[in-house]
Amino acid sequence: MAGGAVRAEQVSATRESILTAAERLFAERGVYAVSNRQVSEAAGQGNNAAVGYHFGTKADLVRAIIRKHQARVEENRVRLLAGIGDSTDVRDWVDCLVRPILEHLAELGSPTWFARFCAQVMTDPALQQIMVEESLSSPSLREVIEGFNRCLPDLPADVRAERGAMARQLIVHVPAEREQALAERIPTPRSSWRDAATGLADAVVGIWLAPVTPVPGT
Amino acid sequence: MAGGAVRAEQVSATRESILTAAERLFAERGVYAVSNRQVSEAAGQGNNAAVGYHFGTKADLVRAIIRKHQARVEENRVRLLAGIGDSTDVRDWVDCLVRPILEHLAELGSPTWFARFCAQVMTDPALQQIMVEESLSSPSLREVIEGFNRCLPDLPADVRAERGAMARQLIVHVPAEREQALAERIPTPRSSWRDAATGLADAVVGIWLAPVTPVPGT
DNA sequence: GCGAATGTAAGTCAGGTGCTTGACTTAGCT
DNA sequence: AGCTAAGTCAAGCACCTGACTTACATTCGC
Repeated sequence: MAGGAVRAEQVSATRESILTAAERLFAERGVYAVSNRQVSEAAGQGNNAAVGYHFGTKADLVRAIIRKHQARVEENRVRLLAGIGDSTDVRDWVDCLVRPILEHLAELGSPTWFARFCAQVMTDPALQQIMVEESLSSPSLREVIEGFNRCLPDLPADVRAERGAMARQLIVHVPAEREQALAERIPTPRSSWRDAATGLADAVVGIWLAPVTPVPGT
Repeated sequence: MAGGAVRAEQVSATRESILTAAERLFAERGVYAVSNRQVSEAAGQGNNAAVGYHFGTKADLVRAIIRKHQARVEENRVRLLAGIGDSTDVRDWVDCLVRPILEHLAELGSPTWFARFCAQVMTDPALQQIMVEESLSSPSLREVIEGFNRCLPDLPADVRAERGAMARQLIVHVPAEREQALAERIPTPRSSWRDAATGLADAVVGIWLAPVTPVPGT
């Protein structure tokens, strides 16, 4: 089984260097403020068409970056999910939502760029769709969503959807803000990703359990 | 006092049409995905340099769009602020944070683009600073922040900062998501901006009042 | 009224973009 | 050993961008 090992190794390394460079540049300067050329150069590829060759369009590159991280996040989530069984404590399910991601950021070492990258992709009208597709492809994530539904049977479906969206917004943008603060050497409220996860989970639980103010006509 | 009235009128109309076109295009396609040329053309200005002539760089244009709306939001907030006096109910202060903005979106009629525009500006590493500057220039906003501090004296300063940031994220991105859903004719959890404000305020209050999980070493 | 001033229109320009093309290099097969 | 296939590289393409220049139309101070 020595078929093409060296070659495949090189290709893989080139792809990896492009992904890493792109993730960094996108996070720091904005996805659309960085050209494929700049990505290729930053990745040490003299070829200005390296991105196009290996990935295609910028959207495809973005998708590849997401997938690269998703596997690790998925692992973390599956592990956590196994530990809580069929708990009916909202906190357990929130942890399954929050911790896998922040754990992953912690594992990446320092500095990281993935959180800022995700925040931008989620906010861009053209790229958002990609992120949503890739996220919903995770079976464990669907499982967590069902867990919430079981935990909060009394919450009206509309409010459940509304608060789910809010939780998602926080989970995307709060880590991004912390990551940016770390990059700029600005003090952060929490000293580690682990503690930040605790603070974020506190807030998300607060959202889910907040009283629902009735509105006229419902 | 008829000095330059007609001329000034024209200039004002041109500026306004550029601002409106830019806000719309930026919201729909992304700030950096739209060139100044496209903005000029969409504004009905044959001159491809109209944006540069009237505003300067793209960052200056973004700032002008923000300022155009800020005055109305400020009015709403001042009015609301006058009604609550020195209340110690967190809900009152959250309303002062949330309602002025969503009221403004309601006043704009339908469709709107401002919420999506703001979400993008806040997420872009280069433009974020502009938004922060313009926002903090509002005296009433500072007043609201002080109100929170008075309401929640027992909350550790770190947690207060953390949750303030979270509230900000929600206030920016939740309206943007609703606006997008409206634009795409997707059903929304709430039938009006007013009700959406209630739902958002519920969640933000939930964040502020959530129990703080102690972490080791603090 | 009339010239100066000013906003608009239109065209030009250098630089940068994504994409394509073709030559070069190298691994792996026969 | 030589051939094939695939990754890399360099150059060129048409297009678009922001910035600049020039010509035109309208308004306002005199």
